[in-house]
Amino acid sequence: MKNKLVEETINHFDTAGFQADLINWFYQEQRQLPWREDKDPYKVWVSEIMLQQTKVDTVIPYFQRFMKKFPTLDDLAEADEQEVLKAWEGLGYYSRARNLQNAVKEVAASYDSKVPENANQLGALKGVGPYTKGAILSIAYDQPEPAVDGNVMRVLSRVLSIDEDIAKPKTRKTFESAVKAIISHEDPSAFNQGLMELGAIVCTPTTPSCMLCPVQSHCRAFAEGIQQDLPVKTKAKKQKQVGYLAFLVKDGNGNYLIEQRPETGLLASLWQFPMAPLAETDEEHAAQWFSQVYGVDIKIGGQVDRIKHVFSHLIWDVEVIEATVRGGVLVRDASRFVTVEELDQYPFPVSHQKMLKHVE
DNA sequence: AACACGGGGGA
DNA sequence: TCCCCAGTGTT
Repeated sequence: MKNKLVEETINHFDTAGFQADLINWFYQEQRQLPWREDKDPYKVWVSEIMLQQTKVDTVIPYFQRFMKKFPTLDDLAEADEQEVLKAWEGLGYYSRARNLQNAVKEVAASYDSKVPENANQLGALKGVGPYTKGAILSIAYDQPEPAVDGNVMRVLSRVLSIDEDIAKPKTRKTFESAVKAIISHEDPSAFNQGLMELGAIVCTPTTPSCMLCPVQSHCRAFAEGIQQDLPVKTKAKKQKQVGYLAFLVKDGNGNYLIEQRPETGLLASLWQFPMAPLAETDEEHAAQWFSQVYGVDIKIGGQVDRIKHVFSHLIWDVEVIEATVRGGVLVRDASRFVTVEELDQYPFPVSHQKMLKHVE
């Protein structure tokens, strides 16, 4: 254990009692979830990626569809990227899907399609950071490795009364040291999952259910009555707002113009209706802007919607307008006219799915 | 260390 | 509104 403060903290802690109470509770009260039916490392992996920054209830249907479509690691490795993104559509953080497939290809090519049990090999895979590495090693392979996520930091900040700012990157290392010091070597899988399950069900961010908590007798924050004040977390700065015009452009055959976003950055490789940043143009010059960028002359119909879409770091304020093609030739790369029926073959971000209701 | 990167749900 | 969430990659 490298962390001196953690050493002090753990010194008088009833580790064996805590382990027993946590693990027994987990086996008694754990939710039956699709990815808990077995310990297939591939399924554990996919579920852990999906669960990053995403609630269990949201993930369940995605996980089930994903496993039906890509039952094995090799199925995913051989799949078309657009199909993978389509399966991820609406889940957000789309680089997770792209990194996962990249990593799975690597496992197929270099490790005979078997998820590495070696920590360094596993951690070198795209999208497998410290958390996911520890989760796979402990849950699928029963190795006593820490898997520190937001739940674990919240639970242990209270149980051990640690007031480091969990918004700071280096704080995660403190909690990794803590977990290394108290993790069960007999059942690291149930220990780690128990911490996370406790954080999800009992030791919640606001108004934790301390009266129902299986480790209440071990909890220093509860003893001091400060469970509401932990964890300490500085707040993020608020999002920047950006305005856009979105074009629902229909040609003479009733086909709509869509385009693919760049393969890096926000919503990478997803599809959308054409958009003009209001920093570059306005409603009056929209047709002119459009002609210049797409080569297509359009007649603007009118505004049919206004969509406010909130991301973690910015806000889109989108005016949706209808238009019809008058002439010209489409010159924009990665853009095309498609039939209404074809639209649902393409992965769209939720912001643009909201515009689909104006398409006939 | 700071920032980019989605989306949904709860208080 | 604001905050939260089974985080990782890039700079």
